[in-house]
Amino acid sequence: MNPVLRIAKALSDETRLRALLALRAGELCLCHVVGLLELSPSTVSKHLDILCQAGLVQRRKDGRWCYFRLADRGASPVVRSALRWVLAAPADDVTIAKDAQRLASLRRKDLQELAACYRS
Amino acid sequence: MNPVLRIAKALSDETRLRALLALRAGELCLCHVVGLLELSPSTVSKHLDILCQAGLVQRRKDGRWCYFRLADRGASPVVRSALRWVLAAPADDVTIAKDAQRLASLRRKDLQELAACYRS
DNA sequence: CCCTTACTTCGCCAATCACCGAAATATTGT
DNA sequence: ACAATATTTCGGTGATTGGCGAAGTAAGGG
Repeated sequence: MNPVLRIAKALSDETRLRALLALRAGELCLCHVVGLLELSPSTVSKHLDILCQAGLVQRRKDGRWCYFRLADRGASPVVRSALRWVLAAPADDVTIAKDAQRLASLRRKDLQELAACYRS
Repeated sequence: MNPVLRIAKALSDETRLRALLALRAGELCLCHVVGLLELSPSTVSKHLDILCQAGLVQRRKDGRWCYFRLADRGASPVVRSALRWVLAAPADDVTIAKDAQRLASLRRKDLQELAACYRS
Protein backbone atom coordinates (compact mmCIF):
# COMPACT_ATOMS: atom_id res chain seq x y z
CA MET A 1 0.00 0.00 0.00
CA ASN A 2 1.10 3.57 -0.70
CA PRO A 3 2.89 4.83 2.45
CA VAL A 4 0.95 8.08 2.45
CA LEU A 5 -2.30 6.16 2.27
CA ARG A 6 -1.23 3.80 5.03
CA ILE A 7 -0.27 6.71 7.27
CA ALA A 8 -3.46 8.62 6.51
CA LYS A 9 -5.53 5.56 7.36
CA ALA A 10 -3.64 5.18 10.62
CA LEU A 11 -4.39 8.81 11.49
CA SER A 12 -8.02 8.70 10.39
CA ASP A 13 -9.42 7.37 13.65
CA GLU A 14 -9.95 9.58 16.70
CA THR A 15 -8.84 6.88 19.13
CA ARG A 16 -5.57 6.34 17.28
CA LEU A 17 -4.98 10.07 17.06
CA ARG A 18 -5.46 10.35 20.82
CA ALA A 19 -3.03 7.49 21.38
CA LEU A 20 -0.45 9.04 19.10
CA LEU A 21 -0.69 12.44 20.74
CA ALA A 22 -0.46 10.83 24.16
CA LEU A 23 2.97 9.56 23.16
CA ARG A 24 4.18 13.14 23.00
CA ALA A 25 4.64 12.75 26.76
CA GLY A 26 7.23 10.07 26.05
CA GLU A 27 7.32 6.31 26.01
CA LEU A 28 4.16 4.63 27.29
CA CYS A 29 3.31 1.11 28.31
CA LEU A 30 0.25 -0.48 26.70
CA CYS A 31 -1.61 -0.39 29.99
CA HIS A 32 -0.95 3.33 30.22
CA VAL A 33 -2.79 3.80 26.95
CA VAL A 34 -5.53 1.39 28.03
CA GLY A 35 -5.97 3.47 31.19
CA LEU A 36 -6.12 6.64 29.16
CA LEU A 37 -8.52 5.53 26.44
CA GLU A 38 -10.61 3.27 28.64
CA LEU A 39 -10.97 0.64 25.96
CA SER A 40 -10.25 -3.07 26.13
CA PRO A 41 -6.57 -4.11 25.93
CA SER A 42 -7.17 -6.03 22.72
CA THR A 43 -8.66 -2.98 21.03
CA VAL A 44 -5.84 -0.69 22.15
CA SER A 45 -3.24 -3.24 21.09
CA LYS A 46 -4.76 -3.35 17.63
CA HIS A 47 -4.80 0.42 17.32
CA LEU A 48 -1.17 0.73 18.35
CA ASP A 49 -0.26 -2.01 15.91
CA ILE A 50 -1.80 -0.01 13.09
CA LEU A 51 0.24 3.02 14.13
CA CYS A 52 3.36 0.83 14.18
CA GLN A 53 2.62 -0.64 10.75
CA ALA A 54 2.38 2.89 9.40
CA GLY A 55 5.78 3.61 10.92
CA LEU A 56 4.50 6.41 13.12
CA VAL A 57 5.14 4.53 16.37
CA GLN A 58 7.88 2.18 17.52
CA ARG A 59 7.42 -0.81 19.79
CA ARG A 60 9.89 -1.98 22.41
CA LYS A 61 9.41 -5.12 24.44
CA ASP A 62 10.79 -5.31 27.95
CA GLY A 63 9.89 -8.49 29.73
CA ARG A 64 6.15 -8.77 30.01
CA TRP A 65 5.69 -5.08 29.31
CA CYS A 66 5.45 -3.46 25.94
CA TYR A 67 6.44 0.15 25.43
CA PHE A 68 5.45 2.43 22.60
CA ARG A 69 6.96 5.70 21.49
CA LEU A 70 6.85 8.09 18.57
CA ALA A 71 9.06 7.22 15.61
CA ASP A 72 12.44 8.88 15.87
CA ARG A 73 14.84 10.51 13.41
CA GLY A 74 15.60 7.16 11.83
CA ALA A 75 12.13 6.99 10.31
CA SER A 76 11.45 7.61 6.62
CA PRO A 77 10.89 11.17 5.37
CA VAL A 78 7.19 10.49 4.72
CA VAL A 79 6.71 9.37 8.32
CA ARG A 80 8.70 12.22 9.81
CA SER A 81 6.85 14.73 7.69
CA ALA A 82 3.52 13.25 8.78
CA LEU A 83 4.51 13.42 12.44
CA ARG A 84 5.62 17.03 12.05
CA TRP A 85 2.22 17.78 10.58
CA VAL A 86 0.20 16.12 13.34
CA LEU A 87 2.32 17.30 16.24
CA ALA A 88 2.45 20.91 15.05
CA ALA A 89 -1.34 21.14 14.81
CA PRO A 90 -2.94 23.37 17.46
CA ALA A 91 -3.83 21.48 20.60
CA ASP A 92 -7.07 23.35 21.17
CA ASP A 93 -9.01 20.11 21.03
CA VAL A 94 -10.86 19.50 24.30
CA THR A 95 -10.40 15.73 24.32
CA ILE A 96 -6.69 15.99 23.62
CA ALA A 97 -6.21 18.52 26.39
CA LYS A 98 -8.06 16.36 28.91
CA ASP A 99 -6.03 13.36 27.78
CA ALA A 100 -2.80 15.23 28.51
CA GLN A 101 -4.00 15.97 32.03
CA ARG A 102 -5.21 12.47 32.74
CA LEU A 103 -2.02 11.06 31.30
CA ALA A 104 0.14 13.12 33.63
CA SER A 105 -1.40 11.44 36.67
CA LEU A 106 -1.49 8.04 34.98
CA ARG A 107 2.24 8.19 34.41
CA ARG A 108 2.84 8.76 38.10
CA LYS A 109 1.18 5.47 38.96
CA ASP A 110 2.95 2.16 39.17
CA LEU A 111 2.73 -0.24 36.26
CA GLN A 112 1.48 -2.98 38.58
CA GLU A 113 -1.38 -0.77 39.59
CA LEU A 114 -2.18 0.19 36.02
CA ALA A 115 -2.10 -3.38 34.85
CA ALA A 116 -5.06 -4.03 37.11
CA CYS A 117 -7.12 -3.30 34.01
CA TYR A 118 -6.36 -6.87 32.91
CA ARG A 119 -7.67 -8.43 36.09
CA SER A 120 -10.93 -6.56 36.51
CA MET B 1 -14.46 17.48 14.45
CA ASN B 2 -10.74 18.02 15.03
CA PRO B 3 -9.32 19.51 11.79
CA VAL B 4 -6.41 17.06 11.77
CA LEU B 5 -8.85 14.18 12.08
CA ARG B 6 -11.08 15.54 9.36
CA ILE B 7 -8.11 15.96 7.03
CA ALA B 8 -6.72 12.52 7.83
CA LYS B 9 -10.11 10.95 7.13
CA ALA B 10 -10.28 12.79 3.82
CA LEU B 11 -6.85 11.44 2.87
CA SER B 12 -7.51 7.90 4.07
CA ASP B 13 -9.15 6.65 0.90
CA GLU B 14 -7.18 5.70 -2.19
CA THR B 15 -9.72 7.17 -4.58
CA ARG B 16 -9.65 10.53 -2.81
CA LEU B 17 -5.87 10.51 -2.70
CA ARG B 18 -5.79 9.89 -6.45
CA ALA B 19 -8.23 12.75 -7.01
CA LEU B 20 -6.21 15.09 -4.83
CA LEU B 21 -2.94 14.25 -6.56
CA ALA B 22 -4.60 14.67 -9.94
CA LEU B 23 -5.26 18.28 -9.00
CA ARG B 24 -1.51 18.89 -8.98
CA ALA B 25 -1.93 19.31 -12.74
CA GLY B 26 -4.14 22.33 -12.06
CA GLU B 27 -7.83 23.06 -11.91
CA LEU B 28 -10.05 20.20 -13.06
CA CYS B 29 -13.70 19.92 -13.95
CA LEU B 30 -15.71 17.21 -12.21
CA CYS B 31 -16.04 15.29 -15.44
CA HIS B 32 -12.26 15.29 -15.78
CA VAL B 33 -12.01 13.47 -12.48
CA VAL B 34 -14.86 11.14 -13.41
CA GLY B 35 -12.99 10.29 -16.60
CA LEU B 36 -9.81 9.66 -14.66
CA LEU B 37 -11.22 7.54 -11.85
CA GLU B 38 -13.85 5.79 -13.94
CA LEU B 39 -16.43 5.95 -11.18
CA SER B 40 -19.97 7.28 -11.26
CA PRO B 41 -20.38 11.07 -11.14
CA SER B 42 -22.28 10.85 -7.85
CA THR B 43 -19.45 8.92 -6.22
CA VAL B 44 -16.78 11.31 -7.46
CA SER B 45 -18.83 14.31 -6.42
CA LYS B 46 -19.09 12.90 -2.91
CA HIS B 47 -15.35 12.27 -2.70
CA LEU B 48 -14.50 15.78 -3.85
CA ASP B 49 -16.99 17.18 -1.37
CA ILE B 50 -15.16 15.40 1.46
CA LEU B 51 -11.88 16.89 0.27
CA CYS B 52 -13.54 20.32 0.18
CA GLN B 53 -15.00 19.91 3.67
CA ALA B 54 -11.51 19.15 4.92
CA GLY B 55 -10.30 22.35 3.29
CA LEU B 56 -7.81 20.58 1.04
CA VAL B 57 -9.65 21.42 -2.16
CA GLN B 58 -11.57 24.48 -3.33
CA ARG B 59 -14.66 24.48 -5.50
CA ARG B 60 -15.48 27.05 -8.14
CA LYS B 61 -18.70 27.05 -10.10
CA ASP B 62 -18.75 28.43 -13.63
CA GLY B 63 -22.09 28.08 -15.33
CA ARG B 64 -23.00 24.44 -15.48
CA TRP B 65 -19.43 23.35 -14.87
CA CYS B 66 -17.79 22.86 -11.53
CA TYR B 67 -14.05 23.22 -11.13
CA PHE B 68 -11.89 21.93 -8.33
CA ARG B 69 -8.37 22.90 -7.36
CA LEU B 70 -5.93 22.47 -4.50
CA ALA B 71 -6.35 24.88 -1.59
CA ASP B 72 -4.16 27.91 -2.01
CA ARG B 73 -2.12 30.09 0.33
CA GLY B 74 -5.25 31.43 1.97
CA ALA B 75 -5.92 28.06 3.60
CA SER B 76 -5.31 27.38 7.27
CA PRO B 77 -1.85 26.29 8.46
CA VAL B 78 -3.10 22.77 9.23
CA VAL B 79 -4.38 22.38 5.70
CA ARG B 80 -1.29 23.85 4.08
CA SER B 81 0.93 21.66 6.16
CA ALA B 82 -1.10 18.58 5.23
CA LEU B 83 -0.87 19.44 1.54
CA ARG B 84 2.88 19.96 1.79
CA TRP B 85 3.10 16.51 3.36
CA VAL B 86 1.04 14.73 0.69
CA LEU B 87 2.47 16.55 -2.29
CA ALA B 88 6.09 16.10 -1.19
CA ALA B 89 5.70 12.34 -0.88
CA PRO B 90 7.58 10.34 -3.53
CA ALA B 91 5.48 9.69 -6.59
CA ASP B 92 6.77 6.18 -7.13
CA ASP B 93 3.25 4.81 -6.83
CA VAL B 94 2.24 3.01 -10.03
CA THR B 95 -1.40 4.06 -9.96
CA ILE B 96 -0.52 7.70 -9.37
CA ALA B 97 1.98 7.69 -12.22
CA LYS B 98 -0.53 6.16 -14.64
CA ASP B 99 -3.12 8.68 -13.49
CA ALA B 100 -0.80 11.54 -14.34
CA GLN B 101 -0.36 10.15 -17.85
CA ARG B 102 -4.03 9.52 -18.44
CA LEU B 103 -4.86 12.93 -17.05
CA ALA B 104 -2.55 14.67 -19.50
CA SER B 105 -4.54 13.35 -22.45
CA LEU B 106 -7.86 13.85 -20.66
CA ARG B 107 -7.06 17.53 -20.21
CA ARG B 108 -6.54 17.94 -23.93
CA LYS B 109 -10.08 16.82 -24.65
CA ASP B 110 -13.06 19.13 -24.84
CA LEU B 111 -15.37 19.40 -21.85
CA GLN B 112 -18.35 18.56 -24.05
CA GLU B 113 -16.70 15.34 -25.02
CA LEU B 114 -15.78 14.47 -21.45
CA ALA B 115 -19.25 15.18 -20.17
CA ALA B 116 -20.49 12.33 -22.32
CA CYS B 117 -20.02 10.22 -19.17
CA TYR B 118 -23.33 11.64 -18.00
CA ARG B 119 -25.22 10.55 -21.09
CA SER B 120 -23.97 7.03 -21.54
C1' DC C 1 -41.26 29.02 -20.23
C1' DC C 2 -39.40 24.33 -20.87
C1' DC C 3 -35.90 21.16 -22.35
C1' DT C 4 -31.22 19.83 -21.83
C1' DT C 5 -27.36 19.19 -18.99
C1' DA C 6 -23.65 19.28 -15.27
C1' DC C 7 -23.74 18.33 -10.82
C1' DT C 8 -25.58 17.02 -6.01
C1' DT C 9 -28.47 14.59 -2.78
C1' DC C 10 -30.92 10.48 -1.38
C1' DG C 11 -31.78 5.62 -0.49
C1' DC C 12 -30.01 1.42 -0.65
C1' DC C 13 -26.50 -2.54 -0.50
C1' DA C 14 -21.95 -4.70 0.17
C1' DA C 15 -17.54 -4.17 2.26
C1' DT C 16 -14.71 -2.43 5.78
C1' DC C 17 -13.78 -1.34 10.52
C1' DA C 18 -13.93 -0.56 15.63
C1' DC C 19 -15.08 -2.94 19.46
C1' DC C 20 -15.37 -6.81 22.72
C1' DG C 21 -14.45 -11.33 25.09
C1' DA C 22 -12.21 -15.70 24.63
C1' DA C 23 -8.34 -18.18 23.42
C1' DA C 24 -3.40 -18.17 22.34
C1' DT C 25 1.42 -16.52 23.19
C1' DA C 26 5.30 -15.19 25.82
C1' DT C 27 7.69 -14.01 29.97
C1' DT C 28 8.43 -13.86 34.87
C1' DG C 29 8.32 -15.81 39.55
C1' DT C 30 7.82 -19.97 42.50
C1' DA D 1 7.33 -27.70 35.65
C1' DC D 2 3.70 -24.63 36.83
C1' DA D 3 0.98 -20.56 37.90
C1' DA D 4 0.33 -15.78 37.11
C1' DT D 5 0.19 -12.04 33.96
C1' DA D 6 1.00 -8.57 30.05
C1' DT D 7 0.05 -8.61 25.46
C1' DT D 8 -1.57 -10.36 20.87
C1' DT D 9 -4.60 -12.97 17.86
C1' DC D 10 -9.14 -14.76 16.68
C1' DG D 11 -14.15 -14.80 15.91
C1' DG D 12 -18.18 -12.48 16.01
C1' DT D 13 -21.24 -8.14 16.00
C1' DG D 14 -22.90 -3.46 15.31
C1' DA D 15 -21.56 0.97 13.08
C1' DT D 16 -19.37 3.42 9.38
C1' DT D 17 -18.23 3.98 4.60
C1' DG D 18 -17.74 3.49 -0.55
C1' DG D 19 -20.26 2.27 -4.37
C1' DC D 20 -24.37 2.80 -7.53
C1' DG D 21 -28.72 4.50 -9.78
C1' DA D 22 -32.72 7.46 -9.31
C1' DA D 23 -34.46 11.66 -8.14
C1' DG D 24 -33.56 16.59 -7.17
C1' DT D 25 -31.22 21.17 -8.17
C1' DA D 26 -29.43 24.85 -10.81
C1' DA D 27 -27.80 26.98 -14.96
C1' DG D 28 -27.91 27.82 -20.10
C1' DG D 29 -30.32 27.74 -24.59
C1' DG D 30 -34.35 27.11 -27.48
